[in-house]
Formats: sequence, structure tokens, C-alpha cells
Amino acid sequence: MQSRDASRTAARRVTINDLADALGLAKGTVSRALNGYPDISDATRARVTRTAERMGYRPLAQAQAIRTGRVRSLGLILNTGNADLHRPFLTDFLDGISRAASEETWTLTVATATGVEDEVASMARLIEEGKADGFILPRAMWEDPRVALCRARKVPFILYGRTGDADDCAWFDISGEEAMRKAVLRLAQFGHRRIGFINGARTYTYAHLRHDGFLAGMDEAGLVADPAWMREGVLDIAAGEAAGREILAADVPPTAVVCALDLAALGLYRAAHLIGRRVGRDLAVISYDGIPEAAMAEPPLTTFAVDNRAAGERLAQLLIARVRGTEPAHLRELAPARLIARASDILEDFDPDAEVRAKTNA
Amino acid sequence: MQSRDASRTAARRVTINDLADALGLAKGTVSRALNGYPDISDATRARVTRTAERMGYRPLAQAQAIRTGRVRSLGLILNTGNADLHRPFLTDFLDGISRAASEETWTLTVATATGVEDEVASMARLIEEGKADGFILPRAMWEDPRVALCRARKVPFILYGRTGDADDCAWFDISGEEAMRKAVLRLAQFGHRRIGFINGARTYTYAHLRHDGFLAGMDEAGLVADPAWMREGVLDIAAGEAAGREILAADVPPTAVVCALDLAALGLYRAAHLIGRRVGRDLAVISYDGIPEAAMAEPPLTTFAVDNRAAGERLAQLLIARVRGTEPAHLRELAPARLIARASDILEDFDPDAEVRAKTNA
DNA sequence: TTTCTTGCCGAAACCGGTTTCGGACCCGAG
DNA sequence: CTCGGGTCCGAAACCGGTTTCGGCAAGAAA
Repeated sequence: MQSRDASRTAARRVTINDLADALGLAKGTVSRALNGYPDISDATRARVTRTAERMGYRPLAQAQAIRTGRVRSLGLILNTGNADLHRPFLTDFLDGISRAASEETWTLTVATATGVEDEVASMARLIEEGKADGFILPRAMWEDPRVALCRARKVPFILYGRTGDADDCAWFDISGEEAMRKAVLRLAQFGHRRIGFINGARTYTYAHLRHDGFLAGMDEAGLVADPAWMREGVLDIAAGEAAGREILAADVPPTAVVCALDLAALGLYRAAHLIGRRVGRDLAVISYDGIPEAAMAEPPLTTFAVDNRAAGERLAQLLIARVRGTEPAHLRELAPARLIARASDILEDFDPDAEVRAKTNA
Repeated sequence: MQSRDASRTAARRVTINDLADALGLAKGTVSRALNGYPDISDATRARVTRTAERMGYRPLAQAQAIRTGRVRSLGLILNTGNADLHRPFLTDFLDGISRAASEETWTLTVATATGVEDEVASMARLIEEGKADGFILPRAMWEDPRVALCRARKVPFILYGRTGDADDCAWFDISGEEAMRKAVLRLAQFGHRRIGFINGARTYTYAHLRHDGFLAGMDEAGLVADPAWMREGVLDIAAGEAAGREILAADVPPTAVVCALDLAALGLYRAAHLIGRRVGRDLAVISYDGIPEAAMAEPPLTTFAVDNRAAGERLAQLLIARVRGTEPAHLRELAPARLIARASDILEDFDPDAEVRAKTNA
């Protein structure tokens, strides 16, 4: 009996007409009852919803969309050229988005692109075919062409990160600047006075923010940021190694380095290893991102972890609200990164005073 | 409520009615011209397509879908519980699918799930709301409930991998059995006679196939597979380490091990390290998957690499063909894995004869 | 010339929903 | 008893496409 039922319902789905017929109501009435219109009596509404449930009625998303203009789908373009996306970041992020979307019976439409212009083209296609109601824009850039496109087409969007001109932007971000500030203060508290900084690329907004955070921390600790210990534009391990070698080769090298990305820190590990300095003994490192490799590194890397699943969830929720009409100004959230204290930032035999003496002698 | 609605303020799009008006034709005629119906003159068709192009007309996907029953979207459910998906596998895979889909102006709808029953539920929802025309089912299982669902609902699907009862299944797979066979023959050629095997979990079809491939290779090389050197159900590094310790602790341990997954091999590295055996000197290892960590391992791991981007592309193409009506029997493809010979399988001072002597003496 | 094709297009139904509009019915006030 | 005002629902338009059906005109066959 079950199998016969299954095959019969598989052939034809339950439409709103079937429901209306079964209830003896007009299909418009059924629709209004289901969508919470106030001109339907409570008794009728209850009867409709109950029967709909019993008959297994599911409105066809695209049929609704044609009238409402909304497919209940979030658009996400993954930039293949972006090294970040190769990390587990992606699974968590997708899971968060998808989970929050499901909660509202929305879905996630994914496309990939190589390079920014390709990304914009993919978005344009999704918009033109009406396949997405809005977009999640990860890795916000300082000047973001994706934002320009959304503005021009008047398509809702939400940034993961912030952007230069964010007047009409909804966004969600992790406070990288706060993390960098805390990293500096933590190192200063351990007695470090010569603290370096390896930053990401300034095309992304986060690099500006983390830079500011680093400086704020230095300022607050009464320390001076020395350009000889600072590098930027570092996005992968190789670049991190190169930057690390430069910094560690300074006349007076830093005793601690803050990294804006875990990958940069992992590169710094290599650089230190090459010149015989040991992270966790001769050199303190605090980083940011919380990638799994950081825990596997030797010594395990102290880092500010980002919960990308939670971020994805929140982004999806905010974007749905945006599509439904909430003003962008009300859709801005900043969440903290969480410090995972491991072994890379505490030097076993570090003597601040020795550092002071060394500095004085020099 | 509507005036605040962000998506309603979007610029008005060019509809087929606008096109028909501009051309002085009936909208049905325009539709048929655009969709290649034979009862439209070439002259008219040319005029229509040209004007459509000029006016920037893009048919609204969901409006077409309501009549045709197809949204031109591929469904993909990512199982978060599956460790495989945490690897870069995912980015490449998504990129391949999305690329092939774009080629046909299809899109990719992604959902996530934890556990198999959740996965099936997510699929059901997408089907009921008509958000996907068919599904790509990665990591085919020997008995696959996702296949059961698709069969019951008569929804097209394609397997990445094979399944037990594949009568009406379209599938694409990499020949893991062939790779395992070649791995054994390669090791045998290097002089190994005691070859072990660490397999994945039998819930997945690939484990059956790779097991068969291993045995075929052993048979072909005139060698005997010893259960003492074989383990299965290994899906991550920890399990690989455990299996490796057991195998290497055998009375007569193997001189070489074939692994069905790189993660298992990486675990085996650890096990060998713990008991003082060194991969690449005392122990030969060949594996399968081609994850980036394999290249970073010490020594670099010889492995059969899978091109997941290409697989994604092909899967998308085959699924689209399936949705369009091609018989499943014509949609089955087997592609080879590519051997990446590195340093883990060639022992610097390996002496097969010494092995023979040792065996004889024992 | 008549009739039968054939090519080509218009008109309208249709898909499964949403939304607008108007009217029947009931109730209380005048 | 009548009239005004809510409540609640039916009917129909509408969304943007696809597909069916039928008819007109031109050319071919009789």
C-alpha cells in the first residue's frame, strides 16, 4: 500500500488546486489562508493548514516566484583563485549558510568563478535568470566591484567583511582589528617590546582593519611599531616565509610577531627554522584564522579562531532579512574572534629584562 | 510591506511580451522561435534572436520551469559528517560542476546535511519544492538510500562512484580497482613479496572495488594476500595509524603497503615512525586520492591522484543529459586515476633477496 | 479552376501559484 | 425595517513563460 501510494504521488504532485478541491474552497482562498492574510477566519485557516499537511502539499517554489519575484534562494559565488577557499573554511561556511537557509525554507545557489570580473559575470547571470534573490559576498574588498553590480541592479546583498564605502551595505564581520589589538597586548603582557606584524593584502578590507588593530594595540601598550618588523600582502605560506626571513634578518629582530593570517604564521615558522630560531622558545607568534593546520604545527600555533559556520548562518539570516525589506543600516554585526591559546606565544625562557639590556647595549 | 521590499524595487526586466510587442509578433511565436520549433521561418527566427539579443532579453528561469517542469538546476547535498569533504576536494569538485553547468546555463543548488537520513530529507525538500531537476550523489554507497529516494520519486540522478544494484543508474567513477592493481604490480616489480593493504569502509562501494583491485594485482603478480597485513574501515589518519601499528606488529610484517586513501597512508607514516621504521627506506607505501598533504609528507607520498574538477564537470554533463532524457545505460563512464610517483614507494636499499632469505629462515 | 498540402503564424489555453476586487452575509445602530 | 459597516470568501486577473490548435495564404496536384 505504501509503495503504491508512493508511486502514485510521485507521478503527480499535490497542487494548490487539488487542495482547494478537497476543501471545497477557491484556490485564492487557500493561498491567502496559507500565507497569513488577515481576511481569512481562524477556523478556515486551521482547516486549510491541517489538510495541506495531511495531503503533503508543498508549494512549488518557482510558481510562487513568478508572481512574488522571489525564488527564496541565496546566491554565493566562490572565487576559485582565492586560496582561502581551499581550506576547510568552505565546508563550515557552506554548512552554516545552508543550515540557516533551510530554517526559512530557502536554498543556496552556488557558482564558481576565476577572478573578479568572472565573478561579477556569474552574478549577473544569476540575477538575469532570477535564480537568486540576493548575494553573500565573502572576502569584502576595499573597492568591491560586486557591490557596484548589486547597487546598479538593485539586488540585495550582504558582505562578509566591510568595505570602503559601506553606506547602503549590510554586513557581518569578525573583528579582526580587536583580535590584533588583543594579540599585541597579550604579547606585551608577556614582556615583549619588539613586536612585528605580517599582514594580508590591502585589496581586502580586513588588512586595513587588522593593521589599525595592531597599531592600536601597540599604542595602548606604549610600544612603537617599527616598519622593519612589518610586512604586508602576505596571503600564503611561501609569502609568509619570505616576509619572515626579511623581518628576522633585521638588525634588531623582533622577539614576537603578530600574523594576520595563519598561513603567514606557518611561513614564518619555516623562516625561523631556517635561521635557527625556534618558535615558542626564541620567537613568539600569535596569528589569526584558526585553520586546522595551526593545531598540527610544531609548536601548536596560538591563534584567534573564526567560527565560519556561525558566520555563514548569520550571513544567511541577515541576507534573508534584507531581501524581505529590512534596511541595511539595521543589518550590521560585528562578532569577536576567539583566542585559542596554544604554545607558540609563550617563550619558555624568555627574559624581558635581557631584551631591555640588549636594546640598551645596542 | 511591498514598498520596503528590497527585491521589488529592482529594475524592470525585459519580458517576452516586451519582445513580442517590439517585433509585432505573438508571444507564442517568439517563444517557439527562441526554442527552435520547426514551424518558424528562418527569417523570423533570425529577426527574433537578433532583437532578443539587442534588447538583452533573458528568459526567467522559474517562469519557464513552471510549464516545462525543469528549473535547470543540479542538486548537490554535502554531508558535513563526511571527512572527505573537508579536503580541497570540495573546491575543485564544486568548480567542475559549476563550470559544466554554466556551459548549459544551468545552476548548482547546494544543501548540507549531517548523516545520511538528514541527507535524504534535504533531497526530498529540494524535490518537493522543485528546486532541483536531478542530483549528483557523491561517495556512492553499496546500499544507497539516496538512490532509493530518487527511484521512488522518479528523480534523475548520477552517482559519483558505483553502487550495489546499479541497473537503472547513471554513474561516473574513477577506477580505484585499476589503481590498486597497478599499485601492487608496481611494488611487486620493485621486488616486494609481502604487500599489505589498508582499505576504506565497506559501506562505500569504492572499498569493495579497491579490495578487488588489490587482490587482482596480487594474483597477477603471483603473490598471496595475507589477512595479517590487511585492514579495512580506515577513513582518517587516526584509524590509519591504528591499522598501521597492527600490521607492522605482525610476526612477519610486510615490506610494502597499499593504502586505499591518502589519509590512511598518513596514519601509516605515524605508525611506522613510532616503531622506528621509515617509509621510503624500510617500508614502501603507495596510496590513493592525491590530497595536497600527500605532497608535503616526509617522504612525499606516491599516490594515485583523482582529478575532482574533471569529475565534477563530467558528472554535471552526464546528469544534464540524464534530465534531458538519455537512458542511464548510456551514461556510465570510468576514468583512470593518475599515478604521481614520489618517494614513498622506492626503498633506497631494498634487497628482495634478503627478504626471501629472511622468509626462508623463518 | 478546384482541391489538397504545406509553411507559417496568431490566439488561447495552460502551468501553479499570488493578489485584487467585489459581493454575500451577518450584526448592530438608527 | 432599513441602512452602514465588518467579516469572510469566490471569482478573476495576473505573473512570464510554453505548448496546442486552428486558420490563412501560397503553391502543388488533379
